[in-house]
Formats: sequence, structure tokens, C-alpha cells
Amino acid sequence: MSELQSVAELKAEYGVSPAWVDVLVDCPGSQGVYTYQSRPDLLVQPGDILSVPFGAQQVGGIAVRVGNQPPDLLPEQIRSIDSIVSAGFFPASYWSLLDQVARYYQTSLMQVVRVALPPGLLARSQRRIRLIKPDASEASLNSAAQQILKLLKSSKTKDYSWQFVQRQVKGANRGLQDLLKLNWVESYLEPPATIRPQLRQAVILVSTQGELSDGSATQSSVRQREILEVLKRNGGEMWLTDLLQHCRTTSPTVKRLQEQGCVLLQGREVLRSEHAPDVEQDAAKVLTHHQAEVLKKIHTVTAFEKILLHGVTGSGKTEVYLQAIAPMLQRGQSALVLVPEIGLTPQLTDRFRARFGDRVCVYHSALSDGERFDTWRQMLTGSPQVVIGTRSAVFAPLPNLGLIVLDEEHDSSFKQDQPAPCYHARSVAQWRAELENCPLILGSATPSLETWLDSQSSTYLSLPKRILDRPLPKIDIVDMRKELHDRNPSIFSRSLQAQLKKLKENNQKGLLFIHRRGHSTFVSCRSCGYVMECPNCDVSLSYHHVHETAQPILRCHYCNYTQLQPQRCPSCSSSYFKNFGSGTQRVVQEIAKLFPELKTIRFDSDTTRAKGAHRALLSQFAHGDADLLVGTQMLTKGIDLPQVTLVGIISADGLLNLADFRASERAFQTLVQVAGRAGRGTEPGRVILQTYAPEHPVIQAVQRQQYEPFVATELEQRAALNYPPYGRLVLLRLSGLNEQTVRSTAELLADQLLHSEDEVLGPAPATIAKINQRYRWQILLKLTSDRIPNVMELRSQCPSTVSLTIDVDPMNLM
DNA sequence: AGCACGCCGACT
DNA sequence: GTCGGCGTGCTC
Repeated sequence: MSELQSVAELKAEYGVSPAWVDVLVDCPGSQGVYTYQSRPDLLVQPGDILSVPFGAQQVGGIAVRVGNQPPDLLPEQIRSIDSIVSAGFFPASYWSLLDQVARYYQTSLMQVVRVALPPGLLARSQRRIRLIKPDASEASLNSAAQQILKLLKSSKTKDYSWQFVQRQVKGANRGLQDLLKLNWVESYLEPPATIRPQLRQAVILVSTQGELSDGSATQSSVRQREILEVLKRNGGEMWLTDLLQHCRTTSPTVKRLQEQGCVLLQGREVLRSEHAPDVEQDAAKVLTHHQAEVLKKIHTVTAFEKILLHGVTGSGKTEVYLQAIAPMLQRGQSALVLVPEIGLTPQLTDRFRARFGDRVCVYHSALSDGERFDTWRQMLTGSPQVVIGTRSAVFAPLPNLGLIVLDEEHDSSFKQDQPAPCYHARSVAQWRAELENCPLILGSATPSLETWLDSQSSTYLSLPKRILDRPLPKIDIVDMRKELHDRNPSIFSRSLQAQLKKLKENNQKGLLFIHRRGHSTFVSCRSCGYVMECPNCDVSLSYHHVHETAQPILRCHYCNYTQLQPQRCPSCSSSYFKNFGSGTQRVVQEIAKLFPELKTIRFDSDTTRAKGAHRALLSQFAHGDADLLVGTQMLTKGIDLPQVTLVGIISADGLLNLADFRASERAFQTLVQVAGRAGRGTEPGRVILQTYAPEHPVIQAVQRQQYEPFVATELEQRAALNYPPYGRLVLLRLSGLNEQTVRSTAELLADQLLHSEDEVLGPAPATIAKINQRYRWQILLKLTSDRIPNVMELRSQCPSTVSLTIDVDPMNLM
């Protein structure tokens, strides 16, 4: 932002440090910029993160402007800055990036700032209540007060956040008033706890001869001499914890040594980073002819340029990234590598670590706050490094960025659709690359239509062959109607069964892919047809088998409502009340029945939820403990196992028939990606694709593994209907507790929009009309020009009980 | 988000 | 007539 001035400039202008600071305050309502008074002892610079008083609380904010013009406010209205939380980042180009994201996706700058910064950096104070009369009797109190008291007494710390109490106790406010009057509890504001670097005590050997402060030598004990000896053997410097463990002693002993002047205890900042398994160092691999060509071209690019790297599955894109980045680090520049989901790609991060060691850091939302904070600070240091991360890592504050890689560019998880800003990391990466003037590589075996159409204006690089000239797997289409007709009622076709039988004999491994969405795991009554539905959402509950022996549970995938599965149908009391369809669990059970000799691992969101479970399951599979991996979408990403020769797609049909204009594109991408897991080693791969619609154009295209003809026909259809990547879309999502209000608001907004030249589809209830008690309506805008209408203005017409989310370029139309 | 101010229903 | 519900608006 051009209006930002450096302190040096301001000082030159005014001769003193600036007196007033405009602060972008983190308040949920308006995007507020408020003027504060600087303090003489603080040197506030634009971009600094501040802590300021706001109403009754302390909130985080960002200094956007500093100056000496007195604001148009009464002096007594102006409050003073509390402190600088973090100073000295946000280079001008970074601000421009955040600003651009906010404008394009029609959200407030603050919301963009919140996704860009690690959580906690913009902390706010929290209202908490604490019990101060522990023996207080609950009698003679109203029910709310009784409940609060009981709640506080039950906790160890006798202390809860007010927000939590309000959720637990109805009418909590009333109860609190009484308790406060009695002086039995106190209410206090906890100031935001800024995340601090972690300190670890180091013990440094100073002298083996103890000396008291008066200069006289001391008689060191045997124990003390032992400790000093250990310290000496370890190079005179150890972590306190290690030393204590080694010598089986306690910290007072070491403290005494410090008093005697033998050692020095020193707190040192350590980085809390994910404990990466030690990986063996590896060197650059020999490239194929195609890889070498591609890399040669990439090396010539030094300024902004968008490069599409279109490489078939198993063509060695990762090796190209690695060798493109290596010289960058040599030159002192950093690189940013964006991947769809980090947990799914342990193999990719391992390969980067093997090549670049500790210059690689991983940044994603599953890190703890402390880890994220540390990684973030590590980036700001500017030392050349490689950051691998998910979509929010596109905001990684790396100075001197030399390259951005977006791998599996077609993947829809690069688009955020839940809280605003609904940004697409691919778009943001492009803006960032332009601002930093560095190349951007988009890699995929199945590029999105957006990127494909756009590739005419960018550099197109192709890896048409697998490495070592390995063939792409042969894909067999099996018509499941014919199987049924031939009296095979199994979910496995005869040819898949034949392949599974051979697996063990040949000492090979297989993957079974299940598309699980919506109806595949619901529970219904075979007698009356009653379906178990979520009481909060408009979806059926999914069936989960926790243990073989335990009673199954039913869970809502949207609001996480959970209940035990009833033994009998709640509607007609029939006992024929069973789960339906073929989830991963069902397939695993079937395999156990038909092929007891095959060991299977279930690989889905249930079994991979725990931290590191993904990596553990994969390595268990890779190291021979299992023959078959049964899973969902996750199988399509980042699995590169040479022993896998067989891929079975249980049913492709669920993918083909989704009510979304992108259904065909997604189905093609998913199927080609799953198929691509087969035959990556020396043995050729084989894919069995089961379907009830073998003549479907997507199935045909997948079988031939021809990307371009498929894309050409798909693009024609999109053009005919003016859908993306030709016409652009903006989706307005409305939701609220009252169905009528949501509906009438949607109608009101749609009416307003009819005056614009853009096509208005809807308003209509969303595909899932209710989630978590909130009714959902939506309006889809098909833009006739590149100009995005300013939908932000509509917000003012939206009652506060209805929330409105603006999704520019939506990917998920549900 | 939190807190103050302000307008309607069930009590002394 | 008042106490107290929570709906609406503001926070430099």
C-alpha cells in the first residue's frame, strides 16, 4: 500500500516519532480502523502487530498508518497503544497481496489477515470466571446460579471461560449476577497470552574448579565432580534435561554448581518443530530425457511466469521440483511448495527432507499453535529455505521468494469454502508470484480446465512418459450389470476376484478404491424404509463400526452428532434395521470373508484421524505387513509405492452422477489419479474399474487415459452453457436459524441482483438444506463480464440473524 | 466478542 | 409502578 510510510521517512518529515497510529482492529463487526495514541517509548511502524484497548477488552490489531496529523476526534476519545506484539514484517508487497485477496474475494482485510497470520498473534482478551468461596452452598440460589457453582466446583482449577459457562448453563448471565453480588465468584479479563518462543535451559561448563564469590575455593563433592565430568565429556555444553537424565540427579544440584561458578545456566530459544523422522540423505536422481528438457526450460525462467507442468502419473514431477529448487537455495532464495493436504503426502515431505535436510519446514493447520508460531518466525528470518504447506501456506512470509510450486493443481482442497475469505490458493499464488516477480509452477497429471484453458497464455511443459519408460497401467472396465446378470451378486467382479487371488501368489500389493459420499453408509429399515437422519442437518447419518464387538454408532458428517445405532427401527420396530451400501468397513469385511489370506488395512477418515496415523498406516503397508489398502479419496493423493500392481475401483458410478457441473471433470481426475497408483515399480500395473455405466464418456476417456480429447469435449460443454472456465460464478450463501427469514432475505437479495446485467440463478435452498440447525439458501450469479459486482453492498440489507457468505469462483456448489 | 442502553412482559 | 428479559449498536 502506497500510503504506508516508513518511520525513517516520518522522522525526516516531523523530526519526532509519530504521535497517532491508525490501527486495524480485530473486531468481528465492522472492518474498523481506529486511531490510537502512540507512546513515547514505543516506535510504532506500519505493519507492526499491536495490542490495544478496545471497549472493555484488549485486542490485537495492525498498525496501518502512522502520522502526526491530529485526527478528527476529541482528545479524550483517544486511547493509548498497549504494546507492540511483534514488529518488523509485512513488506509492502505482502500488504498488497492481502489487500488484493480481500478485494477480490469481497471480505474485510481483517479476515484475510486472520488466515495469513498464525493464530494467537492477533489475540483478544478473554472473560473468565473463578470460584473464590470454595465451600459455598448451593441452597437458596436460583437454578442458573446453582448450575454455575456446580460446574466451577467440578473443575480442578475452579475456573472457566465465560463463553464455556454460557454454553453449558441456560440463563447463565442471571446466575452470574447473583454469584457476583454474593462475592462467591469473580469475573476477570484474562489478557491475551502472546505466544512466546520456547526457552530451554542449557548448561555450559565454565570451570571444573568451584569458587565462591569471596574468591575462596570450595570442596566440590563427588557427585558434583561426576556431573562436571559428564558435562566435559559432552563438549562442555548440554541441555539441562539431558544432563539431569544422564547423571540421575535433580536441578537443585546443578543450581548449586551454578552458584559456585562451575557452570552457567542459560535459557535458549528452541524451535518447536514437528519431529521429522530421520530420513537418509539422498542426491539428485538422473533425469529422463523429458525431465531434463523440462528442467532446462524452468532454469531459464527468473521473472514471473506461469508454468503448467503436465506430467502423467509416475512421470517424476517431484524430482523436477527438487532440482528446480536446489539452485534457488544456492542463490540464497527460498521456495514455497503448496500441496493439497500435508497429512496425505508424508512421502513428498520425506523426499524434500532427504534432499534439503533442515532447510525444509512444513506449515499447515494441524501444527500446534506453538509450532506454527515458531515455523512462522523461522520463515521471517529470511534464510534460504523450502516451505511445504497446504493452502494457507500461500501466505507464508518468506522474504526473497524465488519460486512457487503448486502441486496437484487440480485439487479442490486448494479452495477454501467454509469461512471467508473463500480464496483459491492457485489464484493467490499467481498474484503472489506476480508481486514477487518469481515463477509459478502448476503441476498435475490432470490439470483443471481453468488452468488448461489458461495454459495458452502461459508456458506449457509436458512429461508424457513415466520414468524408466514404465507403461501406464492397463485399465479394464467391468460392466457390473453383466456380473449381476451372470449371477455374481458380490461387490467384487469375477475379474477383480481373479486378480485379488493372484496378489498373494505374486507377492504384490493392491489398492481398493471406494467412493464414499452421502448414501453409501446410511442406515435404513428394510421393512418400512425409514432412514436414520441427523436431527440438526438435512442428511442421513453414517454408520461407523468402532469395534467388532461394540454396538455400532451413527454419526453426522456435517455437525458430528453421534448416537448409538438403535436395535430396532424407531418407526416400525422392525429388527431388519441395518446399514446399507459399501463403505470401506463393508469392503474390508467382504475381503476377510472371501480372501482370508489377504491382510487389509482400512485407509479412510476414520482410521487416519489421529496425528501421524496416515504415515504409520502407509509404512505398515509398504513394509509388507499387509497386502491390500482399502480406502476413499485419500488413495488418490501422494501414494507412490512401487509394489502396488493392482488397483480396484469398486464402483465409479457414485462419482459420475453428482449434481454439479464439474462432476465429469472431478470423476475423470479422481479415476485417472487412482489408476495412476498402479505399476510404479518394475512390475506393470493393472486397474479393474467396476461400473454400471461402462459407456459413459468419462469412463471411456479414463480407459484410454487420454486427457486432451476429454478436456476438449468438456470445454465445449462449458462454453455452451457459459460455465467456468468461461463464464465466472459468484455464489451467495445465506444461512440462519429461522427458515422464513433466510428465505425472504434470499429473495430480497436476488431481487436486487436482477437489476444487474448478470444472470441470477435462484434463490434456492442449498443441496443440503439444513446443517447444524441452520437453514441454508443460495443464489448463484453467472457473470456476463469480467467485472465482479460489488456484492458487499448487499450485506447491509441482510438482517443480523442471517449470515451471508460470498464465494467468488466457488468450487463447491452444495 | 463484550458491554451499555433501551423498549416490552410478569411480578410487588 | 418496577424488575429484568434480551434486541440493537458501539467500541478510537
